[in-house]
Amino acid sequence: MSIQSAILGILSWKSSTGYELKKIFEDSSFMYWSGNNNQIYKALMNMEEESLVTSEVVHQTNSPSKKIYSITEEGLLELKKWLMSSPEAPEIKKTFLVQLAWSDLLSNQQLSEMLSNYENEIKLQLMMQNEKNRRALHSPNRSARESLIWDMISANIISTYNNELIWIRETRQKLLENEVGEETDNERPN
Amino acid sequence: MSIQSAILGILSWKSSTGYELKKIFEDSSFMYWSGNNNQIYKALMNMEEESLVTSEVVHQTNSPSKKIYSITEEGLLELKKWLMSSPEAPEIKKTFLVQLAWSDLLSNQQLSEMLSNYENEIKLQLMMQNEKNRRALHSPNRSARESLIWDMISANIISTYNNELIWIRETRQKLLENEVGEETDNERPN
DNA sequence: CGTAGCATGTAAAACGTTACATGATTAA
DNA sequence: TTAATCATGTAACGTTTTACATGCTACG
Repeated sequence: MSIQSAILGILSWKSSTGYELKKIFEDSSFMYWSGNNNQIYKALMNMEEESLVTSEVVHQTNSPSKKIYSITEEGLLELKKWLMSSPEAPEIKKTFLVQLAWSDLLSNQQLSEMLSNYENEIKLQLMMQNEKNRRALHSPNRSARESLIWDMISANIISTYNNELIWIRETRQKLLENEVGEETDNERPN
Repeated sequence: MSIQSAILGILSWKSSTGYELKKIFEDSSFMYWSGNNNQIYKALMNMEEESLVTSEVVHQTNSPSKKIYSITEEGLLELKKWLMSSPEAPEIKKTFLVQLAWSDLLSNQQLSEMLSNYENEIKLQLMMQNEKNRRALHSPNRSARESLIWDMISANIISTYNNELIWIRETRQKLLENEVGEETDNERPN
């Protein structure tokens, strides 16, 4: 899936400039593109050539001119087509699991530190997500169904981090129990 | 983080050829690189130049010659350094959430279909993960601690998909309740 | 007087995937 | 005889990130 579908989605909701789209991508937790100029401006140009969007230049006195992009009938059709295409499984990259895989090379203390660092990182992410949700943009003319949908998207992200937090706590607990077992072994005479 | 650290990790465990590494990446659920030739062979060559690994060519009669790579002292040091670097938050891309975001454009029936398709996809992923875990490679000379670590890595992946499954069921339920509410509204005289 | 915001775009580098190329052996 | 496994490598292409380039306004 490309950034084009996401842009069509945003434009279906509200006509925007490239600059505005960029900020939306930066602020969104689930529209995962970094929102760099290169991707957005190029995508908009391509989509204009394909007649999925149209643009209108607006001259301003106190700021540089801007190009407001709007979705076309054709673009809306393309968006709906994509919405009904078969959903993909999430793509998840947890670098921490790769680190953990070889962490038997570390001492108990180093491992313990590593785990608590990850727990703190996840806690931080959770807080940031909660903050983002509170200040999230609310779409105009929202139906009850659309509100529900957006609430469930937020709930998904929060529950993902919560699940990770539960897991890391469990992992720390189990590794601690294991350590205690080892000490007992050492104290026991052979 | 690059594929190099993951390769160092595998080599710390067991000397391998590029071909073997490729298969390990393909089979692993948490070492998320696709395991294509280009990445692996190039990384190995770079790492040999940096003296992180050494290679030994072994000629075989019934198969083509192979290059067995081993980790060096320097490589092991580099690996340990990486293990103790601060852990990153997971990188999660859920295309489905982007689709869901604009799905108010769909009819109740289409939306419902979309949700159940996603539920099936996640169920499939869960089954595949369980299958992978059953046939997973078990490392030689494993300490109790290392076994525990690997068990927790598997548990992480399973719980991630399970969490997604719980969420999609909840979401379907809530959207269904919402539909019922709407029908009642329609039946009610204005 | 420097920094941040508004606003659009391009260039270069890094990273990733797919496909190409070769060639022997083995199992269906 | 066709496909799969073993085994290493390169070329072409596609995507993503980072940096460059411009220039005005507003705020501290």
